[in-house]
Amino acid sequence: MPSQPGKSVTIYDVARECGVSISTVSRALNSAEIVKPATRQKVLDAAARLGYVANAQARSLAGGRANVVGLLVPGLINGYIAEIARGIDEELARADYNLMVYTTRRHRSQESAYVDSIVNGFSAGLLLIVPLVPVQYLAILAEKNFPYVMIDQADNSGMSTVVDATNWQGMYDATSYLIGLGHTRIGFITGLMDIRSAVDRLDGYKTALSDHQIPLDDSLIARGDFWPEEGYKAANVLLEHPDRPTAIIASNDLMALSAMDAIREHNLTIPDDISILGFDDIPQGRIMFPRLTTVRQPLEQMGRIAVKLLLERIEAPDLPPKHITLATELIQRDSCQSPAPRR
Amino acid sequence: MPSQPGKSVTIYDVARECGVSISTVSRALNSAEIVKPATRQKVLDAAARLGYVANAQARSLAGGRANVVGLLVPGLINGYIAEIARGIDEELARADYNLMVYTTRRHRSQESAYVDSIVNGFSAGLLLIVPLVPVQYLAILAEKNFPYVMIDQADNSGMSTVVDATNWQGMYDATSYLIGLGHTRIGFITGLMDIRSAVDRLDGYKTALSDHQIPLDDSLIARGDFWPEEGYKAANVLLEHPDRPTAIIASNDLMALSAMDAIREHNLTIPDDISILGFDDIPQGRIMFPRLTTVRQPLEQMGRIAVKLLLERIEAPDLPPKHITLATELIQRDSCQSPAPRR
DNA sequence: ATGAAAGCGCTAACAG
DNA sequence: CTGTTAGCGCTTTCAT
Repeated sequence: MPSQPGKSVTIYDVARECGVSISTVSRALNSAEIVKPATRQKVLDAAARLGYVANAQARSLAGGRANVVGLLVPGLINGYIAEIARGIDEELARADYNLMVYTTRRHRSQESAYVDSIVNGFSAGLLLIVPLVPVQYLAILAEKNFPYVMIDQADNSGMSTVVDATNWQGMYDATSYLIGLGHTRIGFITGLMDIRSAVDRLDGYKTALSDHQIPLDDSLIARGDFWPEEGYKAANVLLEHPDRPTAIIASNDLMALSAMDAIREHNLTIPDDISILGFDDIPQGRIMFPRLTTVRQPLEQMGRIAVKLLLERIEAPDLPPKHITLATELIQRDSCQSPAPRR
Repeated sequence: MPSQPGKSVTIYDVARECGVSISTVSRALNSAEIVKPATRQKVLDAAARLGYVANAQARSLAGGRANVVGLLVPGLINGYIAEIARGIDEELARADYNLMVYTTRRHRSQESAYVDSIVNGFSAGLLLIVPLVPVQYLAILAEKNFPYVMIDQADNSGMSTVVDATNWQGMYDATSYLIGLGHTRIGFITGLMDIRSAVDRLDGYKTALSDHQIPLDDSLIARGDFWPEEGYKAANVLLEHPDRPTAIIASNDLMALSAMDAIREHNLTIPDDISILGFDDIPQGRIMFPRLTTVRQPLEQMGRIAVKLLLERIEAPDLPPKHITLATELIQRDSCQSPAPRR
């Protein structure tokens, strides 16, 4: 039996087992090179024999690597975040880090205390996929010079390291594609307009329209907030428009999916009666019927890169902020086609 | 400014600020009652003023509450787990615990070392939603008398605390429902048969058939493993059966969803040509078209209860194992109807 | 009711 | 290269 119930094996046990001091054990385990190969091997063997596993708390208390990064998200609920999280998890595994998940729904009242406790807690760094990052969050992070990376959201201050995608270009391409298909009345469901990416996407849409000499019709723009409920409502507004659009673009897949519901409830067929196009490329979009045409954000890769950047910053907290933007890609599936000839 | 960059406020600072010893601060913060109300208030005020937030590592190193529980999952990918995780998160927030997520895809080779490190790490307890829990996992957990709760999976040893749902009954009800609709040739896609719930569900199906005097046709039972790919393949086998079933039950929603794909690719319409029924009630099922009829497991509630049980066990590790089973419920939506009269 | 002091398990100077 | 000695920030006896 490697260990007794309760008590666990410490470096003291290992040290005793192979007749060296605890510092040698520590060194053999961490700063591999500084120790004589033979000694090192002896230690490693003893550790294995005893079933030693380092106590992460003690290690990080004593100033060593913390080996944990935090992930702050609004919730575990949606495919979009899960996709990013997958990339994060994989990259973290590679570096042998663990993941602490923090959700923003908690501690509504005292959010800054929450961030404070994150910073003071286990994590060596923080990844944020929070649509709306309260300024105070960033203030605390900055004040403590705590390493963090924001995913899929720009911070206007320019003080943050962020990983995002070409929101403007993606929506420009999507809109152009629909126009190429022959659509001229294209409805648009916005994201939460306090968020940079939502603004950029709307902008891409508008520019594509104007580049193709299609006059902008404000009544074709319905406000959403990236969540299904609002997407559904916005779709209804568009569908009940006296001069209904022949295509609808949603600012993300989640809203596109619920818009599809609304469309069906209006007894319209996709894509025969109306085309629908999303943004993100979450897995659900692939299993819908018809399969959703969308603008792919390389979510998993974004997660990966965010981790790399964060790890980098954990090593060197004073690195200047970086901003990495990945390319989006239009994924043509089955939810868009040329509009039916007008009656 | 509550704190300088880097350095953070400790109990020493608080102690100095209000002229008491660190032990008093510690007591005021934790074992509230043992300290004079006036002193306590003084400490609390000073702490607030300084922006003190406890260092979780130090606290748990020194023997205090760890305030973190681990969640071991195969991945963050699917709606089923996300749903459970939501309940977990909410309940954890209530108790002011944090969540460390561990994925089993990591450390394939040395899994038991992985569990070892979990046990030795930050977590005070562990929640497992792992379809297949290697025996060694449980051995390690048991050996260290480490508190854990398994969700939606029975452990045959009877030594584990588990939260699950009425798998047998749920599938019995579902099958009976389909039979009531007039189906007699009902295909069944199994889960991974090493897993107890998969066996129970198949059993429920078989019993319902026999209770209704429908002879069991083994060729109508296709093996799946709870994952979309296998579900898809299994559905294809069923669909190419010389005497095709008029309804298909999948052992979970994920497979039901991919089976729907297969059905469409065979140019069959749901539910006119064939009915399809799932198990779990994940959110995707509600946004599919047609909406998936399924057996609802109260996933979120299962997560909630698991947390309660775990917290209970963290307080009292020697509590005898409990087994809580929640009721499933048939959710009738649009993917099932009476079979078309045979040609 | 409160203070002093001893660790929790580990890392990181500092000596040798 | 390796051992000795301080702590990291906190909880907890043990005194007072």
